[in-house]
Amino acid sequence: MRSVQEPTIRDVARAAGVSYQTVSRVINGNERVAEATRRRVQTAIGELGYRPNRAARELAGKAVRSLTVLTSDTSLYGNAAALRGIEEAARTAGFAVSISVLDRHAALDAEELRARLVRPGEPVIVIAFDAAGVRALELLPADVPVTALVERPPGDDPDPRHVWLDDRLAATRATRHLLGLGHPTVHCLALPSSTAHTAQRTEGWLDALREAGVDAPAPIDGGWTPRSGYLAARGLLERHPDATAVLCGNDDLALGMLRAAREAGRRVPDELSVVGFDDTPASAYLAPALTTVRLDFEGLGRTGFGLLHRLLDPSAPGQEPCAEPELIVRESSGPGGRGIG
Amino acid sequence: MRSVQEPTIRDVARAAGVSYQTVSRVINGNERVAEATRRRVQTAIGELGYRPNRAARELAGKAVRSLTVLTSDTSLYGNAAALRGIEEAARTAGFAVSISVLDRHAALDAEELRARLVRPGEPVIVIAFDAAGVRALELLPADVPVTALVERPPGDDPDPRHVWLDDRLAATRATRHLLGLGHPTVHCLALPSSTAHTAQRTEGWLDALREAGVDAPAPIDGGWTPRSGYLAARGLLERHPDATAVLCGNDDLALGMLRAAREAGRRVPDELSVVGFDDTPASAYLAPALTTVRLDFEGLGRTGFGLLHRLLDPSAPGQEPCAEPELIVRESSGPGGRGIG
DNA sequence: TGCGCTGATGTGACCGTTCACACAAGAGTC
DNA sequence: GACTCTTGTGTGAACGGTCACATCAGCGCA
Repeated sequence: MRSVQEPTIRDVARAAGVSYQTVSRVINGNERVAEATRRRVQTAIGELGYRPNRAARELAGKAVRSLTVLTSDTSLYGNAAALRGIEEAARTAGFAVSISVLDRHAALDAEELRARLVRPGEPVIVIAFDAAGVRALELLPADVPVTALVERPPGDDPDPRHVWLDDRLAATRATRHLLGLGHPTVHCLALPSSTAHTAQRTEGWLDALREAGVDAPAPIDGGWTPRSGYLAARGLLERHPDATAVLCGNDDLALGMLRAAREAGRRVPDELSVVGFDDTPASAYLAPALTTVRLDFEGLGRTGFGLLHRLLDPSAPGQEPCAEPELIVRESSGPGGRGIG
Repeated sequence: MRSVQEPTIRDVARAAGVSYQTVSRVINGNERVAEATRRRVQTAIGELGYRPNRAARELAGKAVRSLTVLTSDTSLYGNAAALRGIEEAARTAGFAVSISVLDRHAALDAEELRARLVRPGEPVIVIAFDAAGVRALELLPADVPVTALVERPPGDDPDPRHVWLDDRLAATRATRHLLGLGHPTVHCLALPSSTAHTAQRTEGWLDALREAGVDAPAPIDGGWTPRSGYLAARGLLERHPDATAVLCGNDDLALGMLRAAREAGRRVPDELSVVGFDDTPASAYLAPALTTVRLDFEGLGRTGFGLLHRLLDPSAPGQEPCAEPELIVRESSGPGGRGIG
């Protein structure tokens, strides 16, 4: 089919005057090859431009270095950044990365997953920040090597194949920041939870309110996009005209919140403080620039890959840990309520 | 290696009481199989949960349905949307999608590309909106089946393996819109060009100015991000304090422009009109909401895949065409100069 | 009745690699 | 000098499919 035939291990062997098995040994870094022979083979490889055939290698039972990422939407900032981290770490380790996108709306079933989304024997990393990812994770057969990027799992004995950022702590810090500015309470515009439990960011918000002995208003359900944030924010402002501070599930929701506030004539941060999550590249340039919590999604992606790598090969090197959540105070949060005002 | 052995074609054959070749025929939809036999085989396949082994299939010379997407940064809106379009179309057609990310800063060489980024025989789609993508496209060996998502190529005889959106026309329309509002001229905050030529969006802007008989100010070079847009915009406003309208290479640059304008005390749109490109999900919620040109990146991705598919298999179905660029007028553009003011 | 034709099915070789094993040559030991 | 032991290298058989070809039954037709 290809006009120029790729050279095979036997072509190399012939060129180097050795057997094909010796070439295989050189390729795989086997010790038991004389230095002179090894050099001869490597020269032949270089001259012929030989590349090992993945399919043949895989068929012959060699663990093949590839993985599939399962994710719902590559254009969300967190997902895209995590994907970048995975891809980078994987490529460094010589893994090829495939990607399968989960439809957030269609109900996924195990058959579909097995038949079309993951290949037999292929290891998988699931970006499971949302319900679609979590569902895929549940449906994955037990014998598939898998790690997952998740919200912090509830319970004391979390799955060792999961990695997460400390969203709960991040939310607590952001909420403390707002309470510290003098706001009597903080409202919450929440992301959809990925599980049946309350989302971690919402839990962290509750933690801080409880800690301060403040009654928690009911959190408002948002989606993932600026549009859904905007719609939810309008509802929030209508029901709580007295709100002075809102913690939003991500920067996109916060953007929608900012707009809704503007339309309602609520000046940010003078009358209303808004805080987001993720520190997207846009957030520093919004009007007003968004106070947010920077989360190391790229690092999380690298960590997720590292965990999978060690699952497949226990001698694989460890990964640097992710950065801690970091509150970035900008213009959208300011003194409120019983504060300096 | 896997704890549970996957069933093979021979297991299915045994279960159905036929030869392995008959099973192969059923899998590949060969006509010459008796209806009763076919059904028996399909039942066996279902019961055993048989899936064809990709590696074996590929090794035996069957064209294997997979492709690699080469792109520089999955978190840019255009790239992410195009990737989504490719993935969707590819999955519908039964193709697996791999992804290799090009480092925008490191100089790519042909060896690296061949050795690590694309697999032997694997077809490729390059998202070549930027220089890194275009360079990868140039370095790709001639025998690799490839299509590319590019800026409109200059010249009368464009490469038939390329697809593009009409960025030039889009820019012309956006510029006409601004001129029509009465602005004496329109400045341009340009994306980095992907080639040695002037970027298509810049050309389209020049077209409209020429058409209106207006002198074109020198375009200002921006990058791809809000930050780079902000920095370039500060320079622009300093050098041209009289500017009343700016066309920005994408919505992210426009966001940076909006911020720079605010800091310089230039009210948008009263004193300065700003127009972007792409219609990102955020653009409708910015302050002010951004006038922009909606571009069908997802459709372009689908088209790029369709072209590749037909390259591999001329009988593959055609694709629906992409949507035309559409100007979305929002709040950031308004009357200027000799207009109603 | 014997012929060729056609549709349905089976057999053998091969794709490019790895693995398990066999084997040859030289070094060290007694 | 016969013995193990080590080191380097070669041979045969998988791996799970596809392809080309062989076979075989049933049919129409002269």
